[in-house]
Amino acid sequence: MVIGIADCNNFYASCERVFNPALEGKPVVVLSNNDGCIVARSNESKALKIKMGEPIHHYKELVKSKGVHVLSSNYELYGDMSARIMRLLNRFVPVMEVYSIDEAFLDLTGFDDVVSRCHSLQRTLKAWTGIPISIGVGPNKTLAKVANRIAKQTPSMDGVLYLSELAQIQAALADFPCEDVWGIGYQFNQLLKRNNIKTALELTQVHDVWIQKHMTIDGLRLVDELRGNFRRDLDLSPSPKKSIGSAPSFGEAIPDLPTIQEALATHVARCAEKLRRQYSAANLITVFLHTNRFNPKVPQYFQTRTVSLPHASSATSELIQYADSVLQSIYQDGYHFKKVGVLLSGFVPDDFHQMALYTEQPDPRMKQLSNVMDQLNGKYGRDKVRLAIQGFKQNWKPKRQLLTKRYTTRIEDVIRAT
DNA sequence: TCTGGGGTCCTAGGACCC
DNA sequence: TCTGGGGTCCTAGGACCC
Repeated sequence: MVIGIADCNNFYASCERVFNPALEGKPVVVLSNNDGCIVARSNESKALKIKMGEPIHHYKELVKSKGVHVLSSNYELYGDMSARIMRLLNRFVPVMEVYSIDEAFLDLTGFDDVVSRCHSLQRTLKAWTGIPISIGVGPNKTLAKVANRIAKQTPSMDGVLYLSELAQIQAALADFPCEDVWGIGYQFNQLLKRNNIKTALELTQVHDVWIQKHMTIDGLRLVDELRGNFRRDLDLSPSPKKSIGSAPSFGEAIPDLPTIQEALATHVARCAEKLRRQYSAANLITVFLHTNRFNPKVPQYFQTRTVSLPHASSATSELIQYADSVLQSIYQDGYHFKKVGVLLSGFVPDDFHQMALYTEQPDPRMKQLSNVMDQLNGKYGRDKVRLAIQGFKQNWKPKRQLLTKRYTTRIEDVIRAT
């Protein structure tokens, strides 16, 4: 496989520049919703050591002295721009996965002269949308991400790098810190540091068992991809969301219930709209209520409650009503709340719930299975069967599609071996 | 003083059902 | 009466991504 990742450079900042070319060449930062944190930076801002995610007030001096342009975010604009970019990419690369607002995985398998193809894609996008992109290419998603990062850091590459040969990959990984690997965040990096694993190359040499134990099955897949194996397919059709939530903070902490109720209703309405747009209805509703966790001086209160609805719903008024009753059940007097939020989940297709599909039916495989168990017990004796099962139970978890025959064979194998 | 918001997946244990 | 089996739902916590 040949997998690319196309990634827009400094996406929000670049979008702002498209609509205001005067910002070209100047340091730009874009802020989060209520203008709290920095969520995007132009290269010039990065050069000033302005960090991602930091509150803007940390940079008061710098903003003034260096003339940094500070902008509120405009997600509608970014969404539109993103859709244009994805459509355009798709014209040149038919098999792709839209991974985030500013990234897409591209299946470049079978393309010839991958590097120059990527360069021309880059030029086309820049010319037609004004947005600069970088493209990393490798045998799988993880290595494509690695390549992309290196391409961005190395000006001579002009934003494109294809890691193809094993030797080339290993050379790149030898200089690549673990913390920059896609899927390794702060906690895993600390863990690796404690075990003296610093580069991605070193990580590829760690035993699978250790990786899976400490970093779960996701970690194992990731490490396997660093080794050059293909473990994660492109996700070609965007699946409907599994949960939809909304929980912006209040500008100021709020003590009184009616104001909180009103805010919650607004959030629920927004979620319900999203829910209907994807033709889902929710079975579960979660409400949470927080005080300001950053202010240790005020008494803290943090409550979350999930309730299941009597029937799946996507109706705004109905959902608001349920959310409100949950809110009232967790609300407590005497606190100043900074955030109230809602999360809808447990989705079913919207018209599905109207059909009476929820008749309980016993699973026929149960009967089948107990017959098999009886037969085995009769044939080998209860103790042997039990021992055999214990032997492989830990390592082998049959999934949903239980195949009784396969299961029986496994048990018999183990008995024969012991 | 001020500190984002919206998502995903995995693990593990307990209650309960067939 | 106990054991063996698969399975769901729920909760809670922990990790990650952009």
